[in-house]
Amino acid sequence: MTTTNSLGYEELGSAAQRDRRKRILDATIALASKGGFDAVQMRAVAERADVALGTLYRYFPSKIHLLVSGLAREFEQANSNFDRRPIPGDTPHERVMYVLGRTTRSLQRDPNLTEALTRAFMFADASVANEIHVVGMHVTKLMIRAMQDQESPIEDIVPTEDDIAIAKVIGDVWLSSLVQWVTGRASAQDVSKSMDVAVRLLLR
Amino acid sequence: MTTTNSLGYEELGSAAQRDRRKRILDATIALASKGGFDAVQMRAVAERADVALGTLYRYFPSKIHLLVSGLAREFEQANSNFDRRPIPGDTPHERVMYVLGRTTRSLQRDPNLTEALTRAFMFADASVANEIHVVGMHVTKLMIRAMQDQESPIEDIVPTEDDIAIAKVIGDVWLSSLVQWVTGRASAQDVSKSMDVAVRLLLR
DNA sequence: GGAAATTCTAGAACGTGTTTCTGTTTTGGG
DNA sequence: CCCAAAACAGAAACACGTTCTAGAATTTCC
Repeated sequence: MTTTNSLGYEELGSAAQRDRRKRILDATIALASKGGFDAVQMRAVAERADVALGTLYRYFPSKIHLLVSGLAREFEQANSNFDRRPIPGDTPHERVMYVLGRTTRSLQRDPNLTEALTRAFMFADASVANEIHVVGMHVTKLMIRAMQDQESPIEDIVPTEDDIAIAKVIGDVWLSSLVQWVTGRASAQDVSKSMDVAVRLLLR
Repeated sequence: MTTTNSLGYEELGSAAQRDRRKRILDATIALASKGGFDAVQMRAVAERADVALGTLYRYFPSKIHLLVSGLAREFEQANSNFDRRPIPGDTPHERVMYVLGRTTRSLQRDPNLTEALTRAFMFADASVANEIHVVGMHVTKLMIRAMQDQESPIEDIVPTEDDIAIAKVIGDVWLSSLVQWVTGRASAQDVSKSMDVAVRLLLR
């Protein structure tokens, strides 16, 4: 395995280390939210998190690892809501659009942060595979959950091959649209419309 | 308009300038093909193209502009074939898969080059809008062409709203898949499978 | 053909991601 | 408690994208 991992929350021994990790990610998110990808400068993150530059690199082997790890944490927090309540809507189409709409709006509320995280995600190479995989799983799971009947408990869900395939395609389109939005090549409306079209075509 | 354009082939006055531009793009493609995104270093491109660094930046205002312009040229060359012969296949599905299969295989034959061009494309921001648009048009047009009846001449084709939407969705999925492939997160087979699923779902 | 404007060259210089080095602090096992 | 190992701080140094400057070469225009 040639992947160079970020230090995960669980494999950090002491409380001081978990705290450092948290401070680093907090600083990352704060800087990203203020000025986007370019504002997340490693020296600035280190200073703000009150750690040395070398320490920052011990925890996250590159700026991309750092940002993608930040994305994973944000995504987890933001979507924990969907795990509790059933997703409103009578059809898979409606429910998927509901989830996409909510999440997209939430992302668009903090454009700088979204820009930073999305670009890091798209720029990540194989060495970031683990961190990327975490995020990808979140997305796919969320889509599949929205497609299922909301009455049955989560554990009982056995998605078909097609369900998974559809969920992945929707995820791909979503990501492409977001990239176009954060890079200023598409408007927020364009994103909604793209997603609507894709979901309409896929879930029928 | 805040976009900083690359100097296009047509708006270059003298033959010497067109030749410089060509040398620069040739050097870019050669370096990319040899070592991928990281190997396309501006100093190396300038040296290989036998121009000064400042001149390189006069022709292409950033590394991303340079690579996306290279992508546009490559795409144009590689796909001029499809404009001449009719695309084989009895159904839109078959024809689109034929085009995607051929193009994807051709990209996978030169992984370093594909990696360099794809990552540049994904990282491009609004200032590269013009160059990006050229590439996007190529893709969409190619998809639409594959979806149409191959008997009728190209000029007569009037794609429906839905055709365009579908073409764009396929383009998005294709791009996402390629990104996953160049970043080592998906195999060549995964790309084929993704595309097959997406096309099957969309063209039915 | 000559002057002015533009383009090009060569190279220094700057900013930020990344690496490396040295010395100090913290940690964990005996 | 002590010591070796690991982790950390602080700072210098390096790499590459990008910018800037001064002068040489080329083009444009009268």
